[in-house]
Amino acid sequence: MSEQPIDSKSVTGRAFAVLNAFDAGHRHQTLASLSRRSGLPLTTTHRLVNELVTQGALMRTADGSYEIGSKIWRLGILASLHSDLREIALPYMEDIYQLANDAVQIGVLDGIRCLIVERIAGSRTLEVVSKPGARLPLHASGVGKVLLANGSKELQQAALESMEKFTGKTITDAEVLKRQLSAIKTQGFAHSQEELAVGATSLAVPLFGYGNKVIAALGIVTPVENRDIERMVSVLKVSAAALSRKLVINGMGELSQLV
Amino acid sequence: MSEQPIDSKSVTGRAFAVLNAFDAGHRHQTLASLSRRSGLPLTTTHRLVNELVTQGALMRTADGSYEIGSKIWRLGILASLHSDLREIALPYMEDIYQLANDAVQIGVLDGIRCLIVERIAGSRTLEVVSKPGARLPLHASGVGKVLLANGSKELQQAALESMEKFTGKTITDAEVLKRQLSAIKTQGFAHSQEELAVGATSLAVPLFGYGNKVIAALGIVTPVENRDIERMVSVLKVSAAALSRKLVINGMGELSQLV
DNA sequence: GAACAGATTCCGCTCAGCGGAAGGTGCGAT
DNA sequence: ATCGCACCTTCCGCTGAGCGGAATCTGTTC
Repeated sequence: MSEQPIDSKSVTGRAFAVLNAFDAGHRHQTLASLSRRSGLPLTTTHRLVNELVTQGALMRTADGSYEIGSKIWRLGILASLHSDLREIALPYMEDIYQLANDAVQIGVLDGIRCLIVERIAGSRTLEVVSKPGARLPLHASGVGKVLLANGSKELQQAALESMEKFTGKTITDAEVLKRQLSAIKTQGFAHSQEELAVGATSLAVPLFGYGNKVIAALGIVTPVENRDIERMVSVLKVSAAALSRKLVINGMGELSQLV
Repeated sequence: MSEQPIDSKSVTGRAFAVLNAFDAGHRHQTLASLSRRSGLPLTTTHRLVNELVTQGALMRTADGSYEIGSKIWRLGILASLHSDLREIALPYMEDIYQLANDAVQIGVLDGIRCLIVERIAGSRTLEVVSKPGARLPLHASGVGKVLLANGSKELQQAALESMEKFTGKTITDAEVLKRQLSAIKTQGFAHSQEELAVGATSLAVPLFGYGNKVIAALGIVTPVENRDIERMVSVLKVSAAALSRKLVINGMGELSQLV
């Protein structure tokens, strides 16, 4: 509930304004709701929605509301984010999961958020947050901090200006975070303790592409009671090294610029 | 490589004509290639592609070519096809996988194809075909036959008219297939033996929604050397019954009409 | 350095898209 | 039944966004 580009100058812009009205909390919407959330006049929304339905981009459900259609889904899984990264990374993530039995996740930079690209979780691993597609704040998650620490000056600037508070432990002091970030960069891993959600702490390390550029972050999320952090960091680092090599070999050295 | 609606009358139609130029075999494309495959003039394609890039629907890679962007991916995973079905079905699929150690898949009807919605596969389970998003022919796959056998007269008509031959064992005689279909409907499971790919045989059973309407198919793909078919059919049927119940409870009784 | 294929910029014409107005539908309160 | 409200749908005349041919630029191949 924050960014709304309001680009709606071109038709495609408007069409995507409608599509953007969908998010994890609004997967089913009425025409009127789409109109409101996209900021477009009702009539315009109506026309666009109909067109999107005939394209298969949207689907009308039995109760008359709309949801994302299979066409979009099918196109989406063609994104290398999904098919390539998933294909390559899943085995490594499985290995970590076997050892840690905690949720394992991979995130990439997406604007000033960390986009969760893939996740493994057991039946027991709570976590409503951070499903694939979730966009975590950079300053309050393990994976986010890794990306932030290795990000550009501008990115850090932008991120430091908007540090939302999620729990009592969320860091909102820019100076404190800055110090953490440089530590993360030198030590090679990030640690977040109940900064995003109470009861969840996370560890994360960077994944490297061509020229040792950080292209993604690999992390685990565990219940607070943190066990052997040292050991898990080692496991993550070893996996990350192997995975990074594999990613470069498979020509995925460039994932970063999703801006 | 067959259907291309060629609707390009409206702007959205044209925009999707561009997007539709992407498929599993064409995940990276140049501007010219997109123009050719979409049937749109180069200049038009150029303008549309640029707009799609600013929307995040497409992404320009380092080498200048285009691929599906993260926006589309993020929207796609909001489709209930993915998030709901996956969430509910995966545990059941895992159970089957534990028992059979073969690839497990779920497919729904999509036009005259069977759209693979979710799949579990071990590291050893070959299978390049039938990743999520793949669209299998109805007459030559286990899941496809289940959907076809329980489909409408019109669907069967359409499917029987276009029976492509994939292997020496692919059924191309409409009468033979018709007889199989009625057997599948009464026995409650379908069997496909190397009809789509040599070395792969599959078993599949229907998943039921509201009013015992067939909304999807659950199946396994195993190496030819088929073991205890009877036993696996039982396992599939039991899982399918439990899963069907769960799907109805969670309000997913209506997945079918993707036309 | 000629020939080619792809990418990009320019620009005047025109029709697709726009959205206000009006009418239809279904529900809950009075 | 009657009203009010919120949602959905159809109609239609105005206009500027979209169109695409032509020209130009870039990089690669022979």
